[in-house]
Amino acid sequence: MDAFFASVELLRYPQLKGLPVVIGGGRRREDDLLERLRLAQPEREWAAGDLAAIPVDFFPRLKDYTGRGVITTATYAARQFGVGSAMGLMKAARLCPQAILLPVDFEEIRKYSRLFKSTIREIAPLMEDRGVDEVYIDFTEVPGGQRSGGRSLARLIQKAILDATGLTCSVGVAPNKLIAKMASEFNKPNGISIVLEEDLQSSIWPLACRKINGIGPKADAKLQSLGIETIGQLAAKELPWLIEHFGRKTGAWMHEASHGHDDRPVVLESEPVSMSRETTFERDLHAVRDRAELGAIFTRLCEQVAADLQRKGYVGKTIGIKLRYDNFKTATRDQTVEQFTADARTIRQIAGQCLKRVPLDKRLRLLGVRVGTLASLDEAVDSASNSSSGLTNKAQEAMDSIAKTEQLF
DNA sequence: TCTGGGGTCCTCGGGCCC
DNA sequence: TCTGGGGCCCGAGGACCC
Repeated sequence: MDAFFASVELLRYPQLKGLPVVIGGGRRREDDLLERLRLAQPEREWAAGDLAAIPVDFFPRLKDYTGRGVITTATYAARQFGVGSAMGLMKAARLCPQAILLPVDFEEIRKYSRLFKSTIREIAPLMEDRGVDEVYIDFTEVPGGQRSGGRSLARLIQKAILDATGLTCSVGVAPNKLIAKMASEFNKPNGISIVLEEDLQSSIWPLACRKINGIGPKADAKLQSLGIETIGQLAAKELPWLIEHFGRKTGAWMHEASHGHDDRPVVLESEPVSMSRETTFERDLHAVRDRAELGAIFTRLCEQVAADLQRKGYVGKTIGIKLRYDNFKTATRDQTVEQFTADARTIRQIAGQCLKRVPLDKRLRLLGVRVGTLASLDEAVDSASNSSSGLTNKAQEAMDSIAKTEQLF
């Protein structure tokens, strides 16, 4: 689903349809927009549901934005000016100063994302979640899934999503996930593309290598330096040559991918590996001069990760920090401890020790806290109640962690 | 000039053990 | 006893994705 964020915003602000709009950047919320509106036009009663009535002229413009941040997504009208995802806002402001800038409302996005996925699951239960606006679906066992090469089912799903959410989406139908992902890009927005195995040479080989999900800017630059621009050129290379230049694993994978081979199954459920919270500061901070401010942010990040773990029912035992200096270099440190935990104070204490192992002479722009090596609390407790020999280690650690949490709150 | 936040996975090097 | 190598784990960094 392309431009999911922009699409959700356009549902709430239909008056912005067709205009250049970028989403991202600031920390402002919708309430602030209404607050400004109440100040500017006190004669009218502005309520939370009045978003569609806000005059276009009132929306903040990119050129008036001061601060750091990147674009999460942009409407097609804005993309015509060359702005797009991951671009810095300052640069975007030069390309399209008149674009309207809206903040991201993650609550709203999550709401639509859940609706989008539950709608699909009702039709095709074998669905893999690939983030807020993307899924893989296994059509093979769905009744009617093979009719007209999958097009009927794709249409049905598109219509169900439109009815449930008001959003459009693009669908790619193909023999595997790799090709399906590429096919979904062929007809954006709101299209359906069907790519069969025999279409590989005509549809896939002319594309740039970068279109392969997994070949990013670095790998693409290296391929180009070796004279390889298209997937077809990549496919023409011998396996040993690819392994020589990209290593055993990546080389072999590139070889398979360029020939359209991909045997990854659709994965219905997966356990998280880590959870983290990070924040980029409004201005760069110094470890000594801004010690109090940094300390408060650090504590808050630890509390947020702990709350995330507890809410989702996980404990972890690898605690780490991440920081990014003003020169954009990143450093990480982590430490694995004996006991599983989801306790904010424990996380803060171990993360604090990690912080001591990293140079703090330069100014910082970002600080993050991560907890990895996760175990599900349910599992730990279940295995404890099923165990004849009393609590397992993992369960005992988890129970200790809960007890600590209860003391805290 | 500027570059978010939340993830996963891979690679590489070092330490340890056999 | 010395040396080499393989397997494994951990930590750090980086590529990539949405």
